[in-house]
Amino acid sequence: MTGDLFSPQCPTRTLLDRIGTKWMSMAVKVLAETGELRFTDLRRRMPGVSQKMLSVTLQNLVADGLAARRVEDTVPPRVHYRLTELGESLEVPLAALREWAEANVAEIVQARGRST
Amino acid sequence: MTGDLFSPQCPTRTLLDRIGTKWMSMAVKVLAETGELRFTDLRRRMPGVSQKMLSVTLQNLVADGLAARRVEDTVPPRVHYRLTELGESLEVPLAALREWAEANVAEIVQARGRST
DNA sequence: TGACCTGGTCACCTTTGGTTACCGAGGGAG
DNA sequence: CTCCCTCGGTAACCAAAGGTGACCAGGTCA
Repeated sequence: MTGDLFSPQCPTRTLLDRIGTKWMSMAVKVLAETGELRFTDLRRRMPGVSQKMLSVTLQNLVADGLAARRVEDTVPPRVHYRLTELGESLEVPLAALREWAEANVAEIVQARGRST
Repeated sequence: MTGDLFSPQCPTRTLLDRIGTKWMSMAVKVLAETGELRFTDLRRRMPGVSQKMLSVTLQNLVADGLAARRVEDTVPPRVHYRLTELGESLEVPLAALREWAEANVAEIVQARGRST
């Protein structure tokens, strides 16, 4: 039922809201490109993200079943993240959106310039 | 240059942030489905949106060159919005993302349930 | 002893999203 | 003539999300 998409209660809508989150798509991209990564490495590859926002983002990914968390029981503990199959399947439409953005960003920046 | 995507200044990133905005994708969908719509009709088709958020969203769409605004000089004035070609091209990857969400929402809701 | 490392969390502040009230000019009901 | 309705939008205000810096545990290395 596509019509439900318009209901505020529609879970698809809440899902899209979460995917649209600032760091979500970036984390998915990085994980899709690199496979399994540790928290700190992940952070290094996502310039501008704070520890808190990265951990919140990762918690959301894990809660949604898009990523898996694995703790190595060393001291200090090392925490690894990787995409699940579901997460990898999300990367496909997400990549399409990124490609669209890269292809059209020039035109849009131009449009913004005109409107200011 | 894809590498730039990781720079906080990367315009593609700011573009994706804006596309990810709560009402943006919904407005694009509605406009893509219906063609030209007036402000109030648009609002009726987007349950939950407030006047302010709709007008902000539309201003952004217009500023980015994704939608066009046409004012009919009656009293009260009627304002029509429609997607530009650019906006219609965005609908393609956006629809793909929606389809992914609809296809996988059940699995994700389930995952959320497990983690609570 | 004490500085360091990792993956967080906590308290706090700032920016955004969202709600409600209101406007302005003409038309129609009374 | 008066009063309220229409329509698209703005202004003032409040709640929620995003973001920052400090701090923690607890074993290791000097």
